Amino acid sequence: MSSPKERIIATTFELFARQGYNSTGINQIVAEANVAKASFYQYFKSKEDLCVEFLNVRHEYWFNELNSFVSKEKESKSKLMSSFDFLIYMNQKEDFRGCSFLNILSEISSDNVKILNVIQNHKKDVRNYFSQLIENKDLADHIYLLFESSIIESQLFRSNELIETSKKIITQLI
Amino acid sequence: MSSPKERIIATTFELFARQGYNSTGINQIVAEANVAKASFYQYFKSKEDLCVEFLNVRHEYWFNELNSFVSKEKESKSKLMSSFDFLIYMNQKEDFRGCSFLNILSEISSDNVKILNVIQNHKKDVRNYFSQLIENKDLADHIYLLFESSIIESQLFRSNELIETSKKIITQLI
Amino acid sequence: MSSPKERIIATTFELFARQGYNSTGINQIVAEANVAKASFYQYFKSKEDLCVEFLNVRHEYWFNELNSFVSKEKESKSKLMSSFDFLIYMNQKEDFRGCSFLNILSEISSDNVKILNVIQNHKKDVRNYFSQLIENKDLADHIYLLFESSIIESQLFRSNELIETSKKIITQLI
Amino acid sequence: MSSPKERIIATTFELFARQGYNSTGINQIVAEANVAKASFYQYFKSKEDLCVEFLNVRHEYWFNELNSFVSKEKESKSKLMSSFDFLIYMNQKEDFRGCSFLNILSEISSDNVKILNVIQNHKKDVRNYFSQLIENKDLADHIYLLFESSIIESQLFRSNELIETSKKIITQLI
DNA sequence: GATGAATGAGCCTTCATTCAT
DNA sequence: AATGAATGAAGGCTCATTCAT
Repeated sequence: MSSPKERIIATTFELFARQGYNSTGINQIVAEANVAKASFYQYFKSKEDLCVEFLNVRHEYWFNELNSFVSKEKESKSKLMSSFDFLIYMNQKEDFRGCSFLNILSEISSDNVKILNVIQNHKKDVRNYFSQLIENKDLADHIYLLFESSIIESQLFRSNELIETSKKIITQLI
Repeated sequence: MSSPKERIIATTFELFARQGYNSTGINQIVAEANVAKASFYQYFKSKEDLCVEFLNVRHEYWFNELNSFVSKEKESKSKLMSSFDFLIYMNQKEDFRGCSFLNILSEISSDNVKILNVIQNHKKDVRNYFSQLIENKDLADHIYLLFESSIIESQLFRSNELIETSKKIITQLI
Repeated sequence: MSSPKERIIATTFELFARQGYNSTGINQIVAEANVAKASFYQYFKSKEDLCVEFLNVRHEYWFNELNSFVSKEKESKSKLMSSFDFLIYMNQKEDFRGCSFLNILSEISSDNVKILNVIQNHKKDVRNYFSQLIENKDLADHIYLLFESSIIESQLFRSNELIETSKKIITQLI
Repeated sequence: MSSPKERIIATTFELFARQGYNSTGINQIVAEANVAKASFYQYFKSKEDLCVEFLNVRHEYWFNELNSFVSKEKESKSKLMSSFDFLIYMNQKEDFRGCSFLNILSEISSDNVKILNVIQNHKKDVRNYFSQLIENKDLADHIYLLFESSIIESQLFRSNELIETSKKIITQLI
């Protein structure tokens, strides 16, 4: 069996993404990870710390999935469109739970700089991702903005409709 | 002095918007509203019910503020641009706390239909708002999507930068 | 429609018998009786007072039902046996909820003389009931004791088995 | 000093027997047991669970006391009579609080199978107890029924009169 | 390195009752 | 005669965290 820390992270990865940050208690995590309460606090100073770790793991996971998904395409423009299909793919896979980063953003207090930074860095990377696909910086930001709203609107309406709308818009833009 | 119910709603209006749903306890609400706990439950069946009431009040407040803000403009296109300036105005007024509806969306479980419906209806109205300003339906949705990401990105980065970006984009679109 | 007091009593009659004393709140009573809270306290000084009223009403109801049930029989011995069939009849009618008096006895604190007296008087009347059917005082008490245990044992096991056992015993006694 | 769990059980043992189930709050238990609220819930999933534990402890205690009490007698018939004296002994010791199992039976809702089972099993054991003392099964049940009513009637009237009556009856039966 | 035991503060909700009109 | 509004106290339960070993 894996180490306690690994089991904590694996369990947290699943629970935070599915239930959210505040709705997931340390009790549930240590119970499902089969780890002693005190062991948890040996690896994570606080729940906040665990959250940072979660976001880091999620960051890596998310970009891996994204890159893997769009790697089927060769051209930049195809990769771009495929990025929006990736959202549809994720919505199906995770039942329209939206973006873990934005969800946690809504759950923390605005002076929680530690977590805020991690979320900001993730989104900066997303923005960069589009900048690398598209030469025109303004266009890249434009698409980034459509990407972001695609995520939250599909979460809100539990539907991919506005992702498709975004795809249509982008087809005309590029 | 005002009635207990009014005080509860006023206090909730402030606290839910500032601290979020889960981070605001009934205890804090009744304490700051100077109301007995049991009085609270005479007016609201549950915290969930209070949330619905809050969202309704917030809905009305938000659209009133928006309409009042853009009423300075006469032309549709000016009203449109002014809507984005409204976001800047609100960010300053509320310290970049973002959209109460989207924030609460992130806090509830996805099977909470009661609250989900209220949030969806609010956003449908926002979408409608742009549909009434712009004849071209596709363009209206396009702008709605930019509006939504403008809200969350400015919340995330505590900056109006991407609102300005959106404004620039829209200037070119219309 | 009937008067508030009547509605309170009717509702209480149903709820106390079905749910028990402690599990039935004043709130539920006034809600189901469609009576204002303050109206309730105009007729009943306290929940305890209502309990006394309930027990009195129940007393009358129970003896009426019993006498009506056994009135089919003419002979004393037949009435006696029929009294135990009455328990079977009531168990079916009220789903083995047992004796309201003994149930409430278990719910009150032992220094609650007011309610205790009402319960004692009811049971004295039951004991008298058998004394009037049977000349032999000792035998009457004997049967009273079997009657009492018949009630609680059938409540406990949700079965009439021990009532039938009692009947068999009594057949041999008389 | 003893462990929290032991203190909880000891306190509960006293309070449930004395005040009853519904009238004893978790708050009072943890206060008198000098235990943190959360500690309580580490050992007992719910108040219902504590009730089951209480009934189990009480079951063991009660039979131990009974067997110890009647062990002074050698003959079955003497043990039988002594069992009724045990009730008198307990009434004095516990101030006519009656049977914890029957008292709790009156406090729970009839669909509470978990607790109901424990109560039923206790009483089955009591019934068995008499079956082992008396060969004649019907007579054993007869005495069991007198035993049960002896308990509740002495609780109700705060008097051992009907226990003595039962003893007299039994003397004639055996 | 790993743990089980213990905690104080707080969660949402309901209780029986009294007030002013 | 009847009411709607308001309440303090308590209900059962869960939170993230720390302690001693």
